[in-house]
Amino acid sequence: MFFLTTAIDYTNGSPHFGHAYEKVLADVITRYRRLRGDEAYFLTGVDQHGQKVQQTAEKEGISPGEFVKRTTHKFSDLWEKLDVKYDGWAETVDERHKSCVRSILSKLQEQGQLYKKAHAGFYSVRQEQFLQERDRDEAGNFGAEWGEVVEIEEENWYFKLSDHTDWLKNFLETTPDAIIPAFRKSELLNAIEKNSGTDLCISRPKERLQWGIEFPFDENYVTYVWFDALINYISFAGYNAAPDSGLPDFEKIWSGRPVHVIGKDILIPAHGIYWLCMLHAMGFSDAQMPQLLVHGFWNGLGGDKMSKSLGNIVDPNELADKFGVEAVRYYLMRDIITGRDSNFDMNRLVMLFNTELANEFGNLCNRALNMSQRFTGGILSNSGALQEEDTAVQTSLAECTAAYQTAMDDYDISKGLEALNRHVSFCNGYAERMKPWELNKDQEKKERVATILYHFAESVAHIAVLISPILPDVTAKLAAQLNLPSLTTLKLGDLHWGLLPDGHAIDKPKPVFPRIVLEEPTV
RNA sequence: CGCGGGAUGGAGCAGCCAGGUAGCUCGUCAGGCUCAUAACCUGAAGGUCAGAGGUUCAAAUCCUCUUCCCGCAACCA
Repeated sequence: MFFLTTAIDYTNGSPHFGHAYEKVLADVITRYRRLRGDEAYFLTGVDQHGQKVQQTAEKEGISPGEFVKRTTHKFSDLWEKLDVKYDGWAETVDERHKSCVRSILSKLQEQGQLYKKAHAGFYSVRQEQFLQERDRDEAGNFGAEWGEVVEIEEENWYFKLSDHTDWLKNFLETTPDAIIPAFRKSELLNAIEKNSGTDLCISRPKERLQWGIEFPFDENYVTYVWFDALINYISFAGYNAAPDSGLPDFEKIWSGRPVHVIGKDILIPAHGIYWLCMLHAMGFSDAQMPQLLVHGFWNGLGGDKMSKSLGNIVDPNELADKFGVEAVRYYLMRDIITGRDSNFDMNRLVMLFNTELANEFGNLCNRALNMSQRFTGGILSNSGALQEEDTAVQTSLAECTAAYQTAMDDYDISKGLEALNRHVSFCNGYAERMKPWELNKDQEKKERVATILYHFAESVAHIAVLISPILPDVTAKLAAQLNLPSLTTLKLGDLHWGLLPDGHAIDKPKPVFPRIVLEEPTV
């Protein structure tokens, strides 16, 4: 079973462009694995506890539970709009999750992995957090932004992280694909070096934070983010779950190495150090350790970080309304290399949709189906003799399909799409060379025309299937136009030359990708 | 010496790990075509691959040094 999760989003605000990217990426990968014929389970969700939620709810004069319910909807609504189809939905307020967290805490406590310790330091009352040395200004003081700063001593629960860092180092060094892309690993190993010897504070006293999961063996504390949010990856996979919980069978879901799709900001230390060590402490073997697929960020036009203060935030909701889900999904997958950063550019979104989808692929579909309608009455025939040019089309398709698979297996969606585009271009060139519209004027050459048209239709059918992880709706539309509904359920292994039977009747074409026309500014 | 990423024709990028005539998309220019969503096809111009040194028969690619840009505090993937 292929098990994929994403980071769960913090329900303090609205989803932004980066949230959308991560979920669409995860959705595309899952759909691709299913296309490959693998059984797959896709888990995503929201992180609902914590101080910020508690504060914002207070400010709005409602209970945290109420507040979280409202913001959670903003996320789930967006996923529905963007056609992100998940199998499991994680909400950290879920009782099943809480009891899983408590069972893990109890077990680790019994094993001596947790201990209570007092920590003395400078505490900002306004920000409700302990301050670090780096928070001091040049003069060595804590600035006015922290408000009243007091030196206090506080007891908290700690996890013996330091017991596991040697194992972690060794695990990372000996497991080549533990972190994707590879360059992130050296960064992580450096961080481990720096962090070694320190343990992890995992609690907050209730006087400061109520909105969390209470410790099973100490009612004065709730868990802090690590032993809450991170646990979702296993709690909603059915770890330690009651038989009637409605959660999946953990043994089945976590049978191999799951993939966690996360952003580069939460690799260090949360996932790369804390989470892997937590799993190790719980007794997970090296072979069960998740693979971390670390994606980059979308920056603004000039490469500046997207931020509220710069005002270059992009709302995925508005974008989908304006350009359509297809254009947004395509852009998100096409204009970034998985693992790297990219700059969001609305003109490129429009350009990529218009050129690659509308002009090249969409137009190929249209001209191909239209010629079939006009020249052969919509009836396909693949019984004619093949010429060198025809077999070249089949070879191109085979090569592009193979390249697509390799790229998609490596999570390189952009490269996979490029491979599909290559075949589309080849077909458009084939059309110019063969000129079926010329041949059709000659009654003697009817069979030749039919053979050429078959190569178009068959190519369209294959690409319709291959593009389904990225644009599932397009596959359905093209399957309908090709009058072959079974296309939507084909697996990669089912693909062979001859999906469309001899004598098959196809439907009339209808543009699948209407060009996006931006209103020109009047000069 | 804090850590990491990046610098490739006008723009955005690939190629670098496993050295061997510099590639893609957009844009520009010139042709062609009319089946098609004014879409498609062909050709051309444009880069001494940030700089310097080294290894090699051969370096965008490996090694060393230098310069510049971006992250590593907050909203936040």
